Amino acid sequence: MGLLKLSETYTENSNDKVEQILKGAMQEFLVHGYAGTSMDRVAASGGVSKATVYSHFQDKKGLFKALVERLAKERFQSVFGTKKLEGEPKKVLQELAVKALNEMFHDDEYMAFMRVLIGESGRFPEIAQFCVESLIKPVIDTLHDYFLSHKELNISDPEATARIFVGSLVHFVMTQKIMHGSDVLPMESHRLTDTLTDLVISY
Amino acid sequence: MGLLKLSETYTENSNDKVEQILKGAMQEFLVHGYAGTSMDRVAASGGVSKATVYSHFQDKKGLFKALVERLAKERFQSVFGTKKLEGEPKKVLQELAVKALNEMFHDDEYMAFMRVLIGESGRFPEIAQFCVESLIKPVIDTLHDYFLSHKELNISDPEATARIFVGSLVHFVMTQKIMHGSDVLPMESHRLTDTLTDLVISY
DNA sequence: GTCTATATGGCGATAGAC
DNA sequence: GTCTATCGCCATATAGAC
Repeated sequence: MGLLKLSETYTENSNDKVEQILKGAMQEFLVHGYAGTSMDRVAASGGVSKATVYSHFQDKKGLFKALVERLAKERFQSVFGTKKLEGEPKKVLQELAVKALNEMFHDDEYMAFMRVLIGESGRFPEIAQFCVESLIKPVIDTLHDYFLSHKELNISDPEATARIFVGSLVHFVMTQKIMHGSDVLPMESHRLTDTLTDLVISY
Repeated sequence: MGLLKLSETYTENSNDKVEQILKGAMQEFLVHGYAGTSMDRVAASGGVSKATVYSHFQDKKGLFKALVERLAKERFQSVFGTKKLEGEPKKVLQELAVKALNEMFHDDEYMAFMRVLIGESGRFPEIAQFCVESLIKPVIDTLHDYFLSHKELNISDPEATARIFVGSLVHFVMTQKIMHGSDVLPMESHRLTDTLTDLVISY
């Protein structure tokens, strides 16, 4: 137990530095993108030296991959919510859509994350694929399951319908906020969520 | 007329260089992104010297903006098609969806363009907004008009429905190809286009 | 483990010949 | 108008002291 505690203290200190580095890396990579970020600024932003960064991560690519995987697993898992859906369809779908839009709209880091992820998806295909699997797939699956358990909705292709639901919401955030289109292509969120819900439940 | 022709020949040669530069810039920027692209490689890829690039464009930002605006106006205008829609709804919507998906799926440059555009949308907000206006808005408007002229579809909010239609298609390309999700989240295109069409015309 | 200092190369942008 | 050559700076990554 004493030995274990010693070992814990050991890795705790080391993990503190790792946390600082990842925190600094997040600030820099999310704002400036992969190529636009320098390891000098990552180190400075994390309050450590550059050599310390390289002692914990193999190189710039390794740090970037570690950061994105961590963000996908821990930080942005909850944007849509992934718990099993239950209740009356109109209410459930409406609330899901409204909540998802609100979460995305008010989370600047989430939008910055999407920008970087998509922007780098050509050079880091494995990371992009991992994020589809860990961020988008669970949401599609959750909605798919819900549609399957509500046959009264008369949905011919529950999985495709789930994609339409999620895709419409994500693309709305894309045009309005990420691409700064709210002035040039304005629309109130409730019109999208209302129409989307009506489309799906109009049996 | 002789003078005019002389002047034309003059600007023709100059425009040839500009075309070469823009062609090189497209290859580099679309593959490596803004920060990942060097002016040396742009010049080399265009077959001109770096000084020639700077004689025609103010700086790297200016070249990038000019390139993206040009691509938005001339190269990627036609992906969805923007001519007035006419005909029986089921057929029109089905064909529109299938054609749009095919165009996007088979145009690697279009996908690279989307990656760069979204990736740089935080640092070049005006460019992103311009592309929403010149690329997405016309498609939404065209579909909006079509829904307005087909009251028998009983669409409560034609504009929101147009967004759902377009957003679902774009997001599908996003997950399947841009984010390399086709292996981890597979789905045949016709399931999306069929379901999307059915959702909209199920009056 | 963490630091300072540095090696090495590529970057954006320009000067000056032609 | 276009080129070659170059300036000054900042990038990634590492060596060596503590």
